[in-house]
Amino acid sequence: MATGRSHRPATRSRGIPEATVARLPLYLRALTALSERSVPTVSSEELAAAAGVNSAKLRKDFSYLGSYGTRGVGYDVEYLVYQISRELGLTQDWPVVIVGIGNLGAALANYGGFASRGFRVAALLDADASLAGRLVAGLPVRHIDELEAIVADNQVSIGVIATPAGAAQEVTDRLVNAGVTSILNFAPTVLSVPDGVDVRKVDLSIELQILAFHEQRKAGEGRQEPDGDVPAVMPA
Amino acid sequence: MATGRSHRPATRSRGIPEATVARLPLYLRALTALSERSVPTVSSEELAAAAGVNSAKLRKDFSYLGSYGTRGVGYDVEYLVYQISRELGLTQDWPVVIVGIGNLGAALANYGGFASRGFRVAALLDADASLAGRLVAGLPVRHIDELEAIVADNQVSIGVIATPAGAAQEVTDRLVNAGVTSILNFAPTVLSVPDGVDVRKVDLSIELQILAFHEQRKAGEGRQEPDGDVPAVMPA
DNA sequence: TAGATTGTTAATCGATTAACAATC
DNA sequence: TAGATTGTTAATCGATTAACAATC
Repeated sequence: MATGRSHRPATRSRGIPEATVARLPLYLRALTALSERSVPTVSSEELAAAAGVNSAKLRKDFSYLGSYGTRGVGYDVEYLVYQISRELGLTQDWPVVIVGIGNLGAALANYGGFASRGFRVAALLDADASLAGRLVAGLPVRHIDELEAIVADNQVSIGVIATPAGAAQEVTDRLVNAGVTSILNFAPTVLSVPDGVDVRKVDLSIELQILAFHEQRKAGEGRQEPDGDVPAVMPA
Repeated sequence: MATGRSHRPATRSRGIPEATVARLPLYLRALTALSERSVPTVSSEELAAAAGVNSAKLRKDFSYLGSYGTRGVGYDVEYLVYQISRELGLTQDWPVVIVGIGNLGAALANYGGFASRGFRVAALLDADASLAGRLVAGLPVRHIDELEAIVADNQVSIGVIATPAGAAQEVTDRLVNAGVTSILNFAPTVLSVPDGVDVRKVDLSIELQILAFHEQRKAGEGRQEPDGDVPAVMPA
């Protein structure tokens, strides 16, 4: 993962496991690449390799969506692209607002994966009034005071938070009050939201720390465990 | 989590589960905040609330590290900060290189969580020669041709890839050849790496797609399931 | 038909959680 | 001692995977 979430129960009504949902975008990306190369069909083995997963897992994942393959043949690429897109809700338009237009917000605004695949950046918002009007990724930055009106006018249900940590909770509260029910949080804070609001968190330093853990273990391979050490700080 | 990974077995030598490792940075962040407020001790209940997890899970997680709490009292904040930092390998210095200094690379370079917590940006690299020498976050951008020398001279073991998708695999190969054994990948591609190299992936559009899935389910709550529909595209 | 590949079963494994004995 | 809270057990739940019958 990337990392934190706060959801309803792990499986939903028709019962697609959360772990499967998280992999559907991977499959979709691999399928889109095949589609662009005009590959008509693909086997679970090939597609799994392209997506970087085990083929049994892929077939199990697809079995939650329905029986979209043909035994002895494989999967029709275009058909599967459509089915997965529909399952993920990407056949409809999702207006999003990005709050906090620093380097990260600008990177997100420019990110190609946003504009394609059903997501439309409805507005870029920042608390810095001197940024207002500046064009980022072809869109004018607007002042945070316009948040409520923009969310209402564009029926925005997804907000992306790229503000400093200190501003994230207040921005969240305003987004939620204005009607946003899904939040992608890049600020390094735990957000509190009411029931029914989904938060996903992307945390750069957490990913790095997880790598450091494994890196340390590699370096220590076969060496003496440094764990019996007298701690540098003792409990009170 | 963010999302993809490619690891050795889920638990390691002394057997800390991967899910626990992924939460240690969350605990560390909450503890650091308490430390800054000079809070001396904290109970599992309080700390769990601050980190956004279940307190039983937190106690179980800590039990893998050792018995660092005091029954009836709680955990000594400073002591626990030290133990978790040590477990994560943050008591040593980790030089990292960031490759691809667009908006995202610049955001990463400026990210406070990098500089603190044991990580040190050894260099910023970009393929665009016209960027060379420009200061980003106080560091000069250097040309990608210097990659091998920089990795060797600084004993860099962690690389961060913020290039376009098309460049990511080649950059990965060069990093790995130069000696890097952990990669944090922001490019939307599956990277192939030899055994012994860890890759973690952060994928903005995947996170958004997962949100869209849940958002769609919310919108459809109590409505007719649209699944029996005649598909718009039929299999070949 | 023979070969290929799906969809599903069942075993296994890892993660979560409530509950509570241990103990400060 | 009485109250509080940890550390651990055991039950449960969800995810992964190999294997193979079904079937194109």
